[in-house]
Amino acid sequence: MPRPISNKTVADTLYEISLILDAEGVSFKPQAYEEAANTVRSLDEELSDLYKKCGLKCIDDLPGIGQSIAEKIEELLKTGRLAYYQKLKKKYPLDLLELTNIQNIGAKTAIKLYKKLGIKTVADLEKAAHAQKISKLKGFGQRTELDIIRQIAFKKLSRGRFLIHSALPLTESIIKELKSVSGVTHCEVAGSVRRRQETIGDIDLLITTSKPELAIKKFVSLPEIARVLEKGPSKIMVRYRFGMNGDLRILKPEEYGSALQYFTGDKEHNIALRKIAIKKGYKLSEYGLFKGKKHVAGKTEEGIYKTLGLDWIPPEIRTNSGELEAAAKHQLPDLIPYGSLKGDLQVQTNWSDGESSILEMAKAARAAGLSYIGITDHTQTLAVAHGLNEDKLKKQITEIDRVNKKIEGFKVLKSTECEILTDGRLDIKDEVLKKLDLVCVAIHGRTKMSSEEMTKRIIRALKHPLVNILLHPTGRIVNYREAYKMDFAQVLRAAVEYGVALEINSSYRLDLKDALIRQALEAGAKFTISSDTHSTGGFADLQFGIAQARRGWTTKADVLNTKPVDSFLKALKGLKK
DNA sequence: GCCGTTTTCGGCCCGACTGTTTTCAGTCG
Repeated sequence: MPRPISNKTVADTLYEISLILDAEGVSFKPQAYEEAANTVRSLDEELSDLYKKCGLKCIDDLPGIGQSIAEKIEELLKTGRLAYYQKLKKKYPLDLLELTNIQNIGAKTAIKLYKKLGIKTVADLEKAAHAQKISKLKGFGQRTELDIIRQIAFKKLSRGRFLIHSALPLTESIIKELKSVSGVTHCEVAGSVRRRQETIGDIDLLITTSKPELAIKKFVSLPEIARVLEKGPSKIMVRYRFGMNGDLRILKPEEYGSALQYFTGDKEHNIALRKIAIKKGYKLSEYGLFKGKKHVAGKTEEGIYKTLGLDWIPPEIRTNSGELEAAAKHQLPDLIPYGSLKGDLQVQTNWSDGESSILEMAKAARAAGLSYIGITDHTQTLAVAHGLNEDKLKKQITEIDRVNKKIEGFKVLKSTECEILTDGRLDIKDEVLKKLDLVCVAIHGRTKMSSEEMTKRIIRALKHPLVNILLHPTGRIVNYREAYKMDFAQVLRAAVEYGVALEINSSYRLDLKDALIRQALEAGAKFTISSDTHSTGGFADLQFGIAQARRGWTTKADVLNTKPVDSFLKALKGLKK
């Protein structure tokens, strides 16, 4: 017996119908469906119970629900589906409920954005807004685009946690301001920002200063701060404009290290570390490491770990999952340093859904400190992204040759984000793929297959002799979408066997996630870290991919694009043997 | 599509506001 359809499902369905009808310019029906949805939403009794009790008549008797809608509800309750609704959804396969939940986005706007830009979800919307695609549409402007970005940020706030992508730049600008205040000797962020977690709850700032009143005055007057929630002599709590909360703690210099350690966490790591301290006859707290009453360490984090017989542990891997044991044995991995990437292997241009030309992206990459990029425009199956067919890809190859002659000390590699079809074949012919410097593959469509089908699909693509990198391997999107159902261990074995590197995607996907990176590492996989940028500003995101790699215990040697272009290509091709 | 009866079809809220336009469309309340 399937679970009975909930009132919420019925109400959502009716409401979505009203949105679609409204967008289609139908008169009066939308209000009727909306009214019916509201009635259902506010019912105390479950419709399925009501229906069992007295059938269609009781539903028809509800205010705002007449014969037609009552019959639709009956169909839903009986079969779990509604043909009328599904017909509409086929025409408009976008998440209208989610999209119209954003301020100033109504059904008409949502459907217009779907028709023009293929936007189906808030994630798509955000991506398009950041890529400045919306302001280019007729009837939309820059204000609207910025407002969309702001509104989406607010939505994320309501979920409680923000992406590191927005939290870190905010944190860094505040630290910069505070460091410029007279008397400040240290200023650093602790907590999940320092550990570079995917999502951030609040921003914990620590400072030491000889003039606390000046630092406090500066802090509470920062434009980023919306409201001061609490203000004492050593701790200030605020709400930032983007909705995140944060603390500023003013510390004594001799406690700075122990406070930094304590507030950085994570909790499991701290508990385990305190147990080690107890075992060795110490007591560890945010105020220092004590032997009896004697303060033996606490000015620096290094001093605390060292006194306990441990190497200093990078914040990203403080999770109590083997790092303390490794630190005791002096066997911590030498994590890939920030800023150590020489190339970016996923870059979209205006040949598909990116916003800038190949040359503009190359110049921006060079300015960001890189010496090569791979151009990975989408391929033909991804029509919404204006994917390239064989002819266009060949033309792009010629264009890249031209760009390479124009730009010195930099290399643009010919590549592709080639779509993996449902059965695992690629949607570009081998004869064209062969002309590329490297071939990246990815999945965008038909993501909801069974685990068996998906595993088979990906492995078939990995087996293709020309394939070098699997992009965003699991399809997950932070805070938004789970990974596809698949047998990751099998995919991993195939990647290693067929010599395909796995991408660590630096965008809001952060795909692979840390645990899978570590699993892949143990299986002998190699990685590339890429930005997946669609605009010239996107190369800054690479730091988040590095953070992700670090949380997965990855070293420089594990990440192929830490190498200069020639040895990168050699190493990548070398995986095939 | 619902409602309310004037029992079988006509009425259903609409103006403020905003961003984009240059006279309007869409959202919100």
